[in-house]
Amino acid sequence: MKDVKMLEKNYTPKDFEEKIYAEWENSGDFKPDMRSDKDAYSIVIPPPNVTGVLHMGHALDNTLQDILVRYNRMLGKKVLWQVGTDHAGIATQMVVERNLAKDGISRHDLGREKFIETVWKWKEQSGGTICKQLRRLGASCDWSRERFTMDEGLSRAVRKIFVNLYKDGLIYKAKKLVNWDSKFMTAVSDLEVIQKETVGKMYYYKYPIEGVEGEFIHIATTRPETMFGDTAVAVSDKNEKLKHLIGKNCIIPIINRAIPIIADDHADPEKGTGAVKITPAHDFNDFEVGRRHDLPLINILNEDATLNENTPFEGMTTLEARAKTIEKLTELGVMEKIEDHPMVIPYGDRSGVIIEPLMTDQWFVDAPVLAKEAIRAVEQGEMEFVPKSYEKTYFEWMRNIQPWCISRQLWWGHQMPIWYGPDETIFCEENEEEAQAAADKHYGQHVELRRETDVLDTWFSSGLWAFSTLGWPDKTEFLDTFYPTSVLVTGFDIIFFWVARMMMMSMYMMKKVPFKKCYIHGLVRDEKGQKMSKSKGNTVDPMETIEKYGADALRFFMAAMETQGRDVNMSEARIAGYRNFATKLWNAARFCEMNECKTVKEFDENKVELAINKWIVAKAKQATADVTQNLNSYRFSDAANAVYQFAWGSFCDWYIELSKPVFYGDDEVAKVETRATAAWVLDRILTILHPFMPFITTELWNNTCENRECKLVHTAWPLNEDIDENALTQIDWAIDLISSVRSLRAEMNLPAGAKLNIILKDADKTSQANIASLNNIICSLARLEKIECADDKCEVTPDMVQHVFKECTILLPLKGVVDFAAERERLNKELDILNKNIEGYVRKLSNASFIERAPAQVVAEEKRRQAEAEEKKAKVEEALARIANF
RNA sequence: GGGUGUGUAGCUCAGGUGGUUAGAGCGCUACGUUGACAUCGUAGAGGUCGCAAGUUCGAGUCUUGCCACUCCCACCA
Repeated sequence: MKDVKMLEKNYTPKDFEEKIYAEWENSGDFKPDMRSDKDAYSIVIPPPNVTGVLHMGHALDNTLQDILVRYNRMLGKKVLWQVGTDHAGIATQMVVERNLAKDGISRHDLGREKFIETVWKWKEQSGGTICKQLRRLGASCDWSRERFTMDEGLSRAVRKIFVNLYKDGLIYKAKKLVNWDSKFMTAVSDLEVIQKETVGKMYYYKYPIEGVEGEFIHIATTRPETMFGDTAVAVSDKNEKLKHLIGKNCIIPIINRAIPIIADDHADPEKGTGAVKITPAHDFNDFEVGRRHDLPLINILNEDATLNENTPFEGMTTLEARAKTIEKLTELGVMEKIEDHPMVIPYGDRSGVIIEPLMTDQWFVDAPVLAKEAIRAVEQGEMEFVPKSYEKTYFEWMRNIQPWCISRQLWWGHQMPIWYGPDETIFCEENEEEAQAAADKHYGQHVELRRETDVLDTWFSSGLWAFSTLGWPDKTEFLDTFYPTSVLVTGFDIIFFWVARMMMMSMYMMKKVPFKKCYIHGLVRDEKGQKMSKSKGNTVDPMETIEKYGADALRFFMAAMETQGRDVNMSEARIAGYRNFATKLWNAARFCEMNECKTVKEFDENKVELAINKWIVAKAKQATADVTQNLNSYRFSDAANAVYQFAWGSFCDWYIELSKPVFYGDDEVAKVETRATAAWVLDRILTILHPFMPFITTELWNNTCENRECKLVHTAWPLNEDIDENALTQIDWAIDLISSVRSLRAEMNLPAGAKLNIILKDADKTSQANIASLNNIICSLARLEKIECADDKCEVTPDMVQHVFKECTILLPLKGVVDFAAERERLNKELDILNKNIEGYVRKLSNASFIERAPAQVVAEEKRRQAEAEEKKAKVEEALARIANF
């Protein structure tokens, strides 16, 4: 341990936070002690995007994890916080492509191999940012075990589980309608599509009926340009007006192709015109209709969402083609009307472009099958959500889950372990050698294989995170010790993306839940409760907040605001408030330092004699038990508030004040005990506050005692202490009495320096004893000259103010305290001024033109002032009456 | 359309199983520089707990209905 230095006058977190973190990391304080036989506790971090920067959501998420991790470490458990980053397929590829675009290079110019090299280079360069920022926040992860979803071990896990799933028939290839992102030219999963409300247009036009001159079927659509892909028009057979057309053909204008009019209930007679054009290759509903009626599929789009050779408008974008189509329809005289139409349009969550349903070959995970075990595990309590209500969301989604499209036509990601033979036979093996061997065996001769170029959805590898980071598929000590992990802490927006997938993957591969609990927190919003977004410009950078207020203040804010799953609204004032709390603690430590309160090793807090010391010890134990209980039940705000209340309310506001008469008195024995107690309490505060504010607590821990036996990070968390309830009552009573006297003084408007003599009437034996033993303290804190007890025979003279206090009465003689003549004069003067003011208000408010012309606010303000003045006047008159006779 | 939350002080929010006087932070008012701290201290003002009915000895808390808002999922030719 290093030398103790005098504490600086001012609390400046910047000066020590980074230095302290470096010390922790360098001395391996965050590594689990694998030789220990204690319980294991583990958390895997939700891996941030490798190219990302820390935002407030991360700050919240990681603060909560760090609190749990530090708390459990202090409980003596063998603790692992597994850290790492995600390769974030689309997001990362996008960033790198954007960078290349600055130099006018596209990824196609480079080619796949070169491009991936560039991404790796970019990762080396910028990948460390978010990890540095996590350190700055104080996250006590084991950095020596940092992983990346694309590193060799994790890639091996991906290949292994893929092959298993494939061979179990749970991964399959299919030609299906999928969400197509035309910017990245890849399929995306349902979850990556966001529906946005927009005002679009509804186009009404008509298709001529084949062979019947002058008869038409009327169509309504929001996407006229898809008509070139129509292969039918559907009408409900319950539609009396239109059902006579069923079985006939109609002609698609412009291209003059005949298509059948079919009967299908998908066409709701109440909606639109009652007739629906069916475009099976470009609409999910139409696809189903097409399947029911065995309709042909006509694809009209290229991969970049321009129209293809199956249309007259090849090469145009959908919007261009739409305009052109309408123009032609109008020329042909079949266009009827165009109306505004509110509708929802699907956009890619990353690309921001409109998502087109497109027929393509893709790979799917049979999620409905995998979901079964994942649902069962939660139903049977093997994994529990906190708060519990989130399991409803989970069940709802899992029970309606669709096959998960896992193939992406990107370059950055895990390339699928799939090889094709010359006749397109699929070989799925963990590596090329095995695939080759399998193929050679299959064909009976050596053949050339072609590898699938698609990569996997990023969430596929994230889904393995809980066990792949611990060494799976190898059998490792860490896997044995730390799997299943203790708790997963994440936001509700990630339940589907990640929590659900982890559950499915773990139940399938490990036959165990990936985590025993899942703590779900809300979103961090701005001061007004609005979602933070770069486009709105209302984001707050946690690094700037840390720079300004310190990481401890930000962390404490996050903990104090975290109430079981509700959103957190940013509040700079509140963060400042918690910085002030840190300052307060700093100054309390300085007070201890000045009064030579040093940690005494052989000190036994259960053997203190002084009432105030017994009291604060009991309070400290109570606060500790409170924090413990709340942390055990993930009630972060309650836990944070319990430390806050104790440190500020009990220790700073009362105990330090109560100790002053001792320190400034001359009872040396009392001084010795109080010094040791104060030091013990300060240590206790540092201990229970450490998970929340690790930096200031460590700095104080290191500088308030020479030769600490243990680092604060590993100091034992006190459990199951006996609380001396009796020790609480006496001082609590004195505190109430002191507060009462202070209120009385303020109410009576007595001079600040006035020394009072107080009589306590009808005091019982306990109160009398309290007055006797705590006389010194009470007089000092309530600023009394003297306090004494009297029985019911005590005479109450007219100059005495009476105030009920519990079962007794406080008598406060004013004679000799207040110069009544001077006070009367002062009050009369005040009354004069108030009267004049009120007169003014009355005059103004009875002035008709003022009422009429002045803004309502001004009038209201004037009325408020009048009411205020009158209220004050009443008080002054009351005070005058009270002293009238003296 | 299906589901889920929320409505408590001027603002932002706490109030696990119904129980004295409903709390916190910030803001506000008055006073205060007293030997850790003005990034502070002391005292204070401010609430018919969304509305209505019900259960109960007792409801912010439980039940029902209504009003307002949030979020998620699906769909809208």
